[in-house]
Amino acid sequence: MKKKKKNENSSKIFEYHDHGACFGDAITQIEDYFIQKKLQLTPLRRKVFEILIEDHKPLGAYDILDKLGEAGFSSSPPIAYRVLDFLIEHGFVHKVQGLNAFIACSNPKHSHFPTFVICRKCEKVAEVSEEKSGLNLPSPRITNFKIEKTTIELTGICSTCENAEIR
Amino acid sequence: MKKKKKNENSSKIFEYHDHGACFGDAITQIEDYFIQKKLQLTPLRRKVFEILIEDHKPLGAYDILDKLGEAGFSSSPPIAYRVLDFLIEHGFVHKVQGLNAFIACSNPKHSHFPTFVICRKCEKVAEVSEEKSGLNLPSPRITNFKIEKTTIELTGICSTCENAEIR
DNA sequence: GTTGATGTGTTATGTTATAACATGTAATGA
DNA sequence: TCATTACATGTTATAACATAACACATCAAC
Ligand SMILES: [Zn+2]
Ligand SMILES: [Zn+2]
Ligand SMILES: [Zn+2]
Ligand SMILES: [Zn+2]
Repeated sequence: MKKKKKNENSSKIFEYHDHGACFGDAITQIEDYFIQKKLQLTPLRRKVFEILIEDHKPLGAYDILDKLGEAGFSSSPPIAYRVLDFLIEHGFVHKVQGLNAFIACSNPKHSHFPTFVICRKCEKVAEVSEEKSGLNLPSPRITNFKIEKTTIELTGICSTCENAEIR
Repeated sequence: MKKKKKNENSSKIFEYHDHGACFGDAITQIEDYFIQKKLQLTPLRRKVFEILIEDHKPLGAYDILDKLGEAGFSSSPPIAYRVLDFLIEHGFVHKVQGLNAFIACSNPKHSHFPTFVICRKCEKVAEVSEEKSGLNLPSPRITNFKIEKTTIELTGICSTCENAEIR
């Protein structure tokens, strides 16, 4: 986190971020969390998380399985699904329903109801936190219902792709 | 539905509605729309919509296929998926991503970004319109992105089920 | 009467996810 | 010490969801 400019507040949710730092932070965070919660960050679990944080984009379960195979782990479906469920449960991974894919959380520290913004053209996906999305959740008018989990996905086209679109 | 007590005024999004009327209205609406748009409301399309509006709950594509089969239509997968895509495109059906299921729209007149409220216990699903959900969408802070489609699903437990839950 | 658009049918296959059961390992604690 | 338990991983098989590709019929337009 170095450069802070004026247009920071604007909506460049797909813009460059320092993924080197992001990657390192993410690994540190998951390690700390697992220690603190007395959970086992096994080689398999670590590998799955690394695969997801590596490019930091959504991957299908079978893509992950392939990479697990390459890395010498078993690559039968339950392996991936179980670990993914576990990582989701602990907030380090989210499922992007619209893509049947899994993505490393961009900010596990937040206890969040994340919003995913998905460009249908370049297929970039951004996770936007509750506050930033301006999407004020648990509606006062749905009080008779206890929200446990949300799926909020906004699909469309990012400005870059829109500008590039043929007319 | 007999007992009406105090807690009436709260958000009874799962409450009884006059589905006889709902059903009739829905059929009329789709007929009108198809005429107006010069689309063909073929027997197959009508049947699929009727199946969905009948119980007005989410059905998987293969459930629909079974019912189509019973009604004398072909029941091979593409039949259902094609018609569902068509009905979705025209706003009469939505897909509930969290359930891999399809549900008749509760108010096709609204040009909407609907919210689905899903009880994980009784599996009831309510479609809440943009305004009612209190969920004010297209955030000013995501302006650099043109939203074309939204998936908003709130999963949790309804008050009825919560009260019935073992502790 | 050929062409193109549309709607349905069929076969086969692809993709995503889970059930059920087996094995290994480590901590617990009679 | 040796059951008991919890947990993590592995394996096989199958379930559930979805699409590709091609065939055929109808109908309106040219
Ligand atoms: Zn997140
Ligand atoms: Zn884009
Ligand atoms: Zn609707
Ligand atoms: Zn309920």
